[in-house]
Amino acid sequence: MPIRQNILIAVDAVVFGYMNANLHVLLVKRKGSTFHKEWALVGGFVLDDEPLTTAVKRELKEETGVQLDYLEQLFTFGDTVDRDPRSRVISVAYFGLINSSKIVPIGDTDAMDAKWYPVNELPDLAFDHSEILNSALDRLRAKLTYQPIGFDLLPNEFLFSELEQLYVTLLGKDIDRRNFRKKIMSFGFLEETSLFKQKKSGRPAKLFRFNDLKYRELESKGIYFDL
Amino acid sequence: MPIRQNILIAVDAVVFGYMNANLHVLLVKRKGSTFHKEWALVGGFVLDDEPLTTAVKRELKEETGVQLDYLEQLFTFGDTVDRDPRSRVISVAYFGLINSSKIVPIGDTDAMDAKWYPVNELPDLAFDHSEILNSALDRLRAKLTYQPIGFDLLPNEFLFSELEQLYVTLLGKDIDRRNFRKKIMSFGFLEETSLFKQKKSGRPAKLFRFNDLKYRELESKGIYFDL
DNA sequence: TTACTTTTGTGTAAAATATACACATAATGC
DNA sequence: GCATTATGTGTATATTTTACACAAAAGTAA
Repeated sequence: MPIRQNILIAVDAVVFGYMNANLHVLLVKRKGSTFHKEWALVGGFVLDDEPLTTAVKRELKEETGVQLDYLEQLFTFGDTVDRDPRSRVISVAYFGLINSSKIVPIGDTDAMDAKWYPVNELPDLAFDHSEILNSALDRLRAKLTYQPIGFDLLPNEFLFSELEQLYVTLLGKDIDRRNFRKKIMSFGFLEETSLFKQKKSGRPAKLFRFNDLKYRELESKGIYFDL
Repeated sequence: MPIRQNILIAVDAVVFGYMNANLHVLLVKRKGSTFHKEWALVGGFVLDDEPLTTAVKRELKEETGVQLDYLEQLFTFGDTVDRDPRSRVISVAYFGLINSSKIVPIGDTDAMDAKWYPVNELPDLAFDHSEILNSALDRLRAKLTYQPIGFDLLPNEFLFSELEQLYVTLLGKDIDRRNFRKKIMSFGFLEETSLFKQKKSGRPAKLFRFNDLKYRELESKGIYFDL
């Protein structure tokens, strides 16, 4: 029984970056005929012989040149039969993070129609991309409390105050500096470097590093991150 | 730019039922040419104009007659380009639960090639269905502790000892009866009925009911289930 | 060089939550 | 009525979470 289907399969990525103490999303300006010149998530159609994650990375490279530090599958959108006006498209959405020190700010120029948008100043998006983006935001916020995923948004070495600020910004609730530090340090996957960093004024602060190996070791022992 | 793709899209469902104090999965014996007569998850190809969840429910009805009490999207499998020997197939996997009182035990007969298998006595499965099943098991176990999903596996009215047994079986760790009861009751979504149920011997026990409305009310107030 | 501002770094007491634990009650079967 | 089986319940202890304030190290401006 040979099957004929008239459904296309695409991938879309919600890529988050953290800069200027604010969460940003990577968007591209569409060039195709549908939703021409509207902002959209990075994505495109999957090639016949291409694994899904490869497709995501390829589109990301082609459209923006960005390389991810974290990537996970989010959800497959396709219940709304006409999300794409051309024909039925099912989109496997991914959710990615990029290390703050790797972010090269890109703007909306003729050459490169890609831009980092602060999540609180988003433009209207093509297709059902707003819905996808919101799912990704929910997922990010939820994961922050039970997976040490926030470190993928920071540079390799960071201040405790930066980590704290990130949590405050993304979760929108206050943090007690002493309790937060105690809690985070108690897990044992943060290591103190011998480096210091100074702001314009104030006491210089130690830089810390997230030790991924150590984290996985703890995880395998059944010790789980939980804020 | 018209796109040509040679990828098929299917849905597969891992359906769990709880009977004889054991977790079971619904499997069907394949009739098609590939993996003929092997056991597989319920599933099939998505119709062009059909939402994904509709496809799952349709296949489930067609192949087994079973109706679900809980359904959620699990994961989309498609990175392994040749999971299906015929052509590339991307499968959106779902994870479903069925209320214990609705389970009609079905066996492997000529008429109905479907069967409830205890999860600890599973046969080899077609395609990559073992992998899918394991993901679903992981998800079920994880969710049990932060969503009151276990109630969807029990009959509408159940004994506390049955709920306790379910958690013991699925999570594989001991429970202190007194503390467990205190904890569960403290959430306030379980209601005591005036009904009793007796086993062969021993003191008769009260039947309880899960109040879904109450649960959602609590959830909306920011009170979350957590064991 | 002094005093003012900014940011980091740290401990302890009180409150809330989780854990450990044992015996009386209500039924059945012999 | 006695043995067996399963339900139902409270309290004390340990652990975890929360609340909270002041000294240290730098820069800046008078």
